[in-house]
Amino acid sequence: MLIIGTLSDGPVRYSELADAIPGISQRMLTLTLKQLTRSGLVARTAYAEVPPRVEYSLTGLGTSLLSTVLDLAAWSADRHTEIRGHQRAYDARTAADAG
Amino acid sequence: MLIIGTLSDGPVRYSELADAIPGISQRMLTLTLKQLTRSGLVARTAYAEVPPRVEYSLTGLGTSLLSTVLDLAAWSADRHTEIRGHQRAYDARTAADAG
DNA sequence: CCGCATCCGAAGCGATACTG
DNA sequence: CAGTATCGCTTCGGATGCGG
Repeated sequence: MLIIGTLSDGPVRYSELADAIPGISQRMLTLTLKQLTRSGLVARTAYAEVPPRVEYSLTGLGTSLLSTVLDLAAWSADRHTEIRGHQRAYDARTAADAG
Repeated sequence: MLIIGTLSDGPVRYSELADAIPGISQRMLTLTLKQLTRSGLVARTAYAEVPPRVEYSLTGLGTSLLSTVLDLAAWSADRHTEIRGHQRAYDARTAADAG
C-alpha cells in the first residue's frame, strides 16, 4: 500500500522508495516490489547507465487501485491520533488489570 | 480488512468469524481481534451464558473505515482474474529464463 | 556506484493440546 | 464456545558480496 502510494506521482527509484518508507527493510522492499511487478500493478524499468538506475512506476492496473489506497492513507492520517488514544487507554486498562 | 468486512452486517461471534475467513489460524484471528479492539475499531462483548458467547462488532471508528474496505474488496474481486493472469505470465517468463 | 541475492540469528506463524 | 500455552518450522531484518 505504501509503495503504491509513493508511486502515485510518477516513476520512483529504488533508493527513493527506501527513503520514502522508513522502517522497511531492503529485503521486504525488494520482495514486495517483485510481487507487485509479478501481479502487474507495478512496472520495473532498468537503465543501463553508470551509475545504474532502476525506476518503478504504476501500471494501469496499479493506477486503478490508487484512489482506494489514497482513501486509506487519508483515513489513516485523519484517525491516527484518535487510534493512538484508544491504544493508550487500552494499554493503561490492561496494565491496571495486571497489577 | 477481512474481519472489518465480515463485521459489516452487525455483530458476529468468534467462531463465525473463523468460518467466514477460511485459512486464518486461531492465533491470528485472536491476535488481530485484540489489535482491532485495542485500536478502537472493534468492540468486544462477552455474555455470561452457558455456552459462552462473545460477539464482535464495529465501533463508529471501525464503521468509518468500512466504505474504503468494501472498495478494496470490490477491486480485489474485479481484478482477481486479471492479476492471476499476470502472475502466470510472469512465472512462465521466469521459468523460461531459468531454463 | 546502485540494486539486490545470499547468509545467519531472531522473531513470528500455524497446528495442536488444554483451560475457564 | 472462546480463547491461551507450547512447539517446530517458516520468514524476517541486517550484514555482506557481487553483477550490471
